[in-house]
Parts: sequence; structure tokens; C-alpha cells
Amino acid sequence: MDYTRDNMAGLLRSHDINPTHQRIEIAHALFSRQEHLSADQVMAIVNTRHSETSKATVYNTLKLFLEKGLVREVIVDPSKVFFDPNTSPHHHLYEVDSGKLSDIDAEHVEISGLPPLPAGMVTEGIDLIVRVRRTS
Amino acid sequence: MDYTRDNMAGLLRSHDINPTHQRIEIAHALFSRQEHLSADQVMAIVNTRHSETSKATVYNTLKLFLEKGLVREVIVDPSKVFFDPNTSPHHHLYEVDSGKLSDIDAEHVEISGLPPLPAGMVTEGIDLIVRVRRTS
DNA sequence: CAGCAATCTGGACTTTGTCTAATATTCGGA
DNA sequence: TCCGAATATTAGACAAAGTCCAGATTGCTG
Ligand SMILES: [Mn+2]
Ligand SMILES: [Mn+2]
Ligand SMILES: [Zn+2]
Ligand SMILES: [Zn+2]
Repeated sequence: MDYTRDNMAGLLRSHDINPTHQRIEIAHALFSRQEHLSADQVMAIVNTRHSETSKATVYNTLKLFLEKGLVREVIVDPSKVFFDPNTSPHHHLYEVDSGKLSDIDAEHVEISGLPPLPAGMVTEGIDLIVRVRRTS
Repeated sequence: MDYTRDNMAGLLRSHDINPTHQRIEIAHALFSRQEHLSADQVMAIVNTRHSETSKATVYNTLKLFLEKGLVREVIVDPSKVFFDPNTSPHHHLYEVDSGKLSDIDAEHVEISGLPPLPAGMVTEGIDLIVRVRRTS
């Protein structure tokens, strides 16, 4: 399973997303790197060689990917959202100084003792963020 | 223990913060309510009767409170930071539709199986956010 | 009162993200 | 193939959160 642009088209179709040139480039940016990227970073990556995708399209596309469940949002930095191509349940380690964000496998992590939800509510997700700092 | 303005002065002093009129008002807004407030909401509360505190001072003061450990930051909404007068270890329940944020007592919650930290790193905090949605 | 440090302020500025109206592309049917 | 409708992209105006700065205020202390 390779993250070539051609495979991106199939991935998009399988998520009910019409594959366009711009969408393929944006998906390729995220999936080939398997990193957490901000909209700004996606924009920069996609437009390195020659400008080809507008800011509006980057934002529209990332929102679309989110709705279709192709990527996930990570809210950890007060100034920008990160988009995560890894949609399997997992947690995050955030280095507050450098802004580096990495995954923590959910496999062995267990969260217990949470109170019952208020009536009429469903859990949309549980975000666990470990904030770390370099020992100075 | 009452959150009167007079008591706010003592609270500020005990955190090594020079109590000024503006700082007392901002602390009073947060502590008398015991709610999670955004900078904007603090601004609105403090200036209800007559305008008396500038935007710059609200932001400066909240940042100062944060540095001094008087309040804590909650990053849960991509568009704004919430400030939390409750600094005891606890988690959060976030209603994604309404934006309502409430506390989950950490007392009975247990998180186990986290991998060891990378060398040279210390945990600054563990944020657990339960995102919920109304059943539609 | 005068001097000095700490604080506060309006307003310009930056960044992230949204919106809109016009244009371009895609695609199925005649 | 050609056409029209639906879909997608775009530049740039706009909005909201937050930062920054240089000048004014405040509250000491001598
Ligand atoms: Mn290209
Ligand atoms: Mn007042
Ligand atoms: Zn991740
Ligand atoms: Zn809280």
C-alpha cells in the first residue's frame, strides 16, 4: 500500500470524494508524510513547485476530508488546527516548546472511571493529550 | 471562603501578583463564576457597567495569571482559548454543538498504559477531553 | 512635590480562517 | 460530439483572536 497520487484517487473515491487535481495533491501531502499538518503547511507543501492551489481550496478541501472521515482534527495548539491522516483511535504527545506533535498508540492505553454522560448525549471522541516540556 | 473583590486582592498577592483594580476585576470575573471563560467573555463581563479595562490589559492579565499558576488554559475550541479558575487536576467535557464546557473530576478517572516519555522530557500536564454531541 | 517603575491604553498589526461572486471544470444525456 | 447543469476553484474582501508598541497613568518613595 503506497501513497502514490494514483492511489490517492482511489482513496478519495472510497470516501465518496470526487478526486480532483487539487484534492489529490492535498491528500498526497498528508498521507505520503503521515504527519500532523496545519492548513498553512499543507498550502506550502502543495504549492512548492508552482502555485496551483488557492487558500480557499486548501481550507475547503481539509474541511471536506474531515466531514468524510478521511482525516481527523487535532486541537492542541491555541493558534492553529492540525490535520491528522491517521484516523485510527490514538492519542497525542505534544512538545509545548517546539510544537512537535506525535502519536501515542491507543492499543495499551486505558481510560477508566469516567462518569456517565448526561442524558441525550453521545461521545464523539475522547482526546488525550500529553503535554511535555524539555527538562531545562 | 468567598470570592469578594477584597479576597481577590489577597489571592493575587499570594500568587505574587500585584493587585490592581483591573486585575482584581478580572480575577473576580473568573473566580466568582467558577466557569471557563474566553478572553472575550472576560472583557465583556468586566466592562458591563462602564468600560474600564482595555483589550490589551485583559490579554496581558490572563497571560500573567497563567504564568503565575492562578488559572489554567483549556484548548478545546479551535477558535478561542478558555481560561479556567479551577487549577486542581481535572478533565473536561465539551459539547461540540453548544460549545459548553464542564469539568470532570479527576478523582475517579484513571489513565493507564501510557508509554514512557522520551528522554529529557517532563510531563507538563495531561489533558483529557470528552467530546460529546446531542443525539439528533 | 518630583522621580521612577510598574501598569494600562488605543489602535495598528498579524494570523487563522470564512465568505462571496465570478470563473473554470466535469459529466451525463441528447 | 455538444450542451447545460452541477461541482469545484479562485482572488480577494472580510472577520475574529490575539500581539505589539509607544505614549499616558498610576502609585510609590524620597
Ligand atoms: Mn501539480
Ligand atoms: Mn469598577
Ligand atoms: Zn495523530
Ligand atoms: Zn475546568
